[in-house]
Amino acid sequence: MDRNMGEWEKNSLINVLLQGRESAKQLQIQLNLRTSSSSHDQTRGIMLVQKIISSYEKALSMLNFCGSSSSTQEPQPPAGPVTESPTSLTGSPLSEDSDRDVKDPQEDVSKKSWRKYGQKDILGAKYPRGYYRCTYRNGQGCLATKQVQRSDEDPTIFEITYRGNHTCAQASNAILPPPTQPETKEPDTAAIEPQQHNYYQTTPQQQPEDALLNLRKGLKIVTEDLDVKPQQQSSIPPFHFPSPSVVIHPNFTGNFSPSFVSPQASEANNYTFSTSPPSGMNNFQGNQNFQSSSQDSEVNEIISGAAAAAATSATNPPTVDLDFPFGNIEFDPNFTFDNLGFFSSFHHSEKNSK
DNA sequence: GCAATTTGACCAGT
DNA sequence: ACTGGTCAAATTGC
Repeated sequence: MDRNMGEWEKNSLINVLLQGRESAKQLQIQLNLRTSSSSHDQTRGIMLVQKIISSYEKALSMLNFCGSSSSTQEPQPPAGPVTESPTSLTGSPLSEDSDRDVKDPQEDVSKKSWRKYGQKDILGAKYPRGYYRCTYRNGQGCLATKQVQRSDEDPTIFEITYRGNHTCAQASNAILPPPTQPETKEPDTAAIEPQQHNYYQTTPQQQPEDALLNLRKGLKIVTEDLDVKPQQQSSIPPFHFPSPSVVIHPNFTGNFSPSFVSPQASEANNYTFSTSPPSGMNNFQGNQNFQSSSQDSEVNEIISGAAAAAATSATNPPTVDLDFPFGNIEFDPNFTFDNLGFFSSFHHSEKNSK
């Protein structure tokens, strides 16, 4: 990751991780102080916090960050987008504006790339589903959309489903190669409907096993089960990066290329890794150019992720970006990275109508 | 004033 | 008829 990762991105990511780790440590201290009620739950909580801290440590080590205990270390700017929490666990305000002062212009692009256009109560779901589309849909015909659904089982988890690819110039600058569908389309429903039914499907055998193995290093198994179609299920358990993390679900059938997957598999939907400067989170273990550069409209994707966020907001999806090749996972400005529930999960499934 | 969000209505698929 | 997805007017925030 870091080999091809910009120094700025790396620092940003490290800062984010440091903040998370620091907050986890503070929570650990809080839990330890409550010795009067050493209940089972508390003990379990301490263990979980320890695991979370361990995950941060692993993530930092993966970034070759060998800094000593950060208990006294203040995160250094530039801060990444996920540090835009208004307050930290300690209550110290983290100025959103101050962070933005040092942000790369492309970050602004990514942060503004999603516009909410609807919200719907979903049958059987406790929380409404939010519908977002690319801000540049009208002007540039970018058909990328995403849905954000809060998990019933774990309200701290948001399932994010991405549909379509960013074809806008902004996304191209930050994420994608030159758009393949530069023509401007009317912002009508028909323009986007076909994508919703032209999924590309890969078999579990086509999954980037090597990538999974690599990613599993230092990863935690999560058990949340996303809403996936039966044929997309696989026996591979989901897992995610050390928090803050990305969870790859077993039905992640996207192709990581070039380093994550075999050339044969990568041909399927022509994914490459790339980075978006502000986040760096899409640089899965140093892989770059993770881009969804579908050359034809028949190749589409559904990428859903569950991004854990603070349990404060009941229905609002997160809005702080974690750029992914196919879109952004965003976290609410109210979300504090200090919340230990920060685990993002990531699910990618594709179908092909052909 | 402009852009983003909210929210009820509308539409298509089942 | 029901549901999910989208539209678009109204509202909100900067």
